Amino acid sequence: MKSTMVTIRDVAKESGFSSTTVSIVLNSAPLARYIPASTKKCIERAAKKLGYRPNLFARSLRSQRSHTVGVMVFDMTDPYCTLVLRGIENSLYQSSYLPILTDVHNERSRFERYLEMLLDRRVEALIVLANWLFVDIDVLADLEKSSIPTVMIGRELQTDSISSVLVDNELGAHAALEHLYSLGHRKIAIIRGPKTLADSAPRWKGIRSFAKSVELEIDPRLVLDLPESRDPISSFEAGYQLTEDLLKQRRPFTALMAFDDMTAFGAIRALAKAGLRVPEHCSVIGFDDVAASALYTPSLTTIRQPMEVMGTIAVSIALDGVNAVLEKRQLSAVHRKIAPELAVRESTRRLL
Amino acid sequence: MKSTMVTIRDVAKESGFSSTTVSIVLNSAPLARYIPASTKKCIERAAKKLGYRPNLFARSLRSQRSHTVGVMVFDMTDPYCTLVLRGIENSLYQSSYLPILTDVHNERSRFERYLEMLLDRRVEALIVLANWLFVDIDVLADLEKSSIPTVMIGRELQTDSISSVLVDNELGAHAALEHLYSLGHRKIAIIRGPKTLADSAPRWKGIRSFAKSVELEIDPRLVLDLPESRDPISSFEAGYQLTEDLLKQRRPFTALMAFDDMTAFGAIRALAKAGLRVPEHCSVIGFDDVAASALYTPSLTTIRQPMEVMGTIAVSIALDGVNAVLEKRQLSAVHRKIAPELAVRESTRRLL
DNA sequence: TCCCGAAGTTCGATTTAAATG
DNA sequence: GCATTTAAATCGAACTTCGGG
Repeated sequence: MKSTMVTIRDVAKESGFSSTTVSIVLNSAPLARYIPASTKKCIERAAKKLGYRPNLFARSLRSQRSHTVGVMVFDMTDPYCTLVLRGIENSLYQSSYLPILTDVHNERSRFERYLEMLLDRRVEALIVLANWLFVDIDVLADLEKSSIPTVMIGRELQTDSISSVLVDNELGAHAALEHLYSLGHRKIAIIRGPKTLADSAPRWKGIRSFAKSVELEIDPRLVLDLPESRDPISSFEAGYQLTEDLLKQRRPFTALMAFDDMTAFGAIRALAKAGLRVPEHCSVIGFDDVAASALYTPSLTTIRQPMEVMGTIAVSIALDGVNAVLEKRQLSAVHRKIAPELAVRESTRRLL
Repeated sequence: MKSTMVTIRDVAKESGFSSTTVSIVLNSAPLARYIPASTKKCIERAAKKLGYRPNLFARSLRSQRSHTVGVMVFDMTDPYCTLVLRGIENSLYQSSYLPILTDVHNERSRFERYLEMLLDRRVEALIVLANWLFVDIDVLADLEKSSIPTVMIGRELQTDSISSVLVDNELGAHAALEHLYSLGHRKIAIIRGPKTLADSAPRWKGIRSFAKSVELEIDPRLVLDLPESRDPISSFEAGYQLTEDLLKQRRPFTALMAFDDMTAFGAIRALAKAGLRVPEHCSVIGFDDVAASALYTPSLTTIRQPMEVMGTIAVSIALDGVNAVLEKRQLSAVHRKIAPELAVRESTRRLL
């Protein structure tokens, strides 16, 4: 039945050497340089013949290493996650680490339980994708006491024990408004993010900073805020609703800047329902560049977050942290802010 | 430094009992019923005081259990994955299992390497999401020799050692065509799936079966095939391209049935470019109901795969398999075919 | 005999210390 | 001292066995 249970002792018996020697050879440990090539070859042949695979539980028990990284996502259904996860997965693969994926569903209890489970499994690092985050900050403080290298994507903590990878929201929003402005738009409606979402404030700052630089007046009656909601898809519905409200006001606008792509999709839907075509009657710009944006009709002009790259960077910071711990080096948190880029597509056009 | 290394012996010392007793009490093993409540309380208090957490490596080494399930996805960026993964994650969470997520990128070498890594970690079951699968079947035969409970989602193997969860493609395609027909459409263009994709044939069968039942004639010149491609997003571009070709033919059609939602998005784009509005000038129906379908303008009428449910079912089959192994019961593979449902939205309308 | 708890073994690999020639 | 090999201890929990009351 369990013919697949070849231990190091079996290899030892087969090769005629002790398990110590086998271990040294197969791991090419430092001592292996004293061992003659003939012995090595013999042991390797025996191992291959028996199909020996080391038991990782035993190895981990000794070494206290799991070669595993915990990945926590706050809401898996957020399309923002997909590419970030791809980036994480790919980088971990290069380093022979495996990810344990957990989805917090934006629930405090789940966060706590999962954190415990991951720590119990001795994950060597933790990557937290705080994409659509509506839990109290103090929950995140739990992360600090975890004492393993931790990287947050999409959110920065005050503490200097947790690294972060962020998109430069201010820069992105600045570029988005600049794009609309350069196309001749002056009456621009803006749908801002929920106040409690960390991204909202810097994006608004970027908007005001650009507006100021060209003395563009932002009509406060054309500025609306998304409500809070735990569901990332909800910004679609809210975008739809707010745009309808906007249209009811009958204050003219020729372009709309949405908080994110979901919101933009909602806005386009509302405009279409009112008989307004995008971009002919109104230009619309989003933020994020989720996969659907390129597939939309019209395809969505947006600010692209380099999500896959962000995942890659997070892994690299995390594994640096792991190495630092192994070498007992002190390593302080790293904070990277990544520049987004404007992706011009069909949903925006020059004002005629 | 490593104050977080409380062993069962520490608890034994603190409580004044032996590690045996501590183990029995904390695991409420059968023998625990002989142990007086006072002893239990004392031990539990000591454990809590020291913040004892059992070392899972040691436990796994003894029990040969990992409480881990391997999840292999063939292409993570396929929007089809998201909800299935959510379903898997959620069910595993209920059972205190943790998923290790691997993304094969449709590459044979990755598949093999990941399979090895997962088996090395003694995952107790394997769930394979064969969503957009273009590797040789014989690669999948590797799964059989793995000898752990395995469930495939989206593809059925001839073997009876691997369970499967499938959507009823034939039923779905049947319902899709029926929907268009009932709206009065008779000239219906059809974009079929790539020939090597397992879903393609049954969907086509469902189409013909409905057509036959109402004596609807399918014009072969309005039937096109998606090309093969490893990239799931490519069906968007192919859908676009094929629809353009279709329009160039100048053979009239009033409705289009796409292989999947991505293809439908591509088709809508092509129609829009030709000045044809959906659904006013042409109805379009997709298949899958990926998240973006509800957000599209117009929202897409499609055949909904109950993806989250499919993930849940896969987990339940997998864990049944795990229990069977534990109890040394023999358990043969389970094959579930799930009925999809028609989701009527804005992209189809009655022919006037 | 029944209840309770301790001592010792096991899981499989790594590592230290030590033994050969 | 050097090259080569190995016995024995270790990691932490769980289970088997056994002895005392």
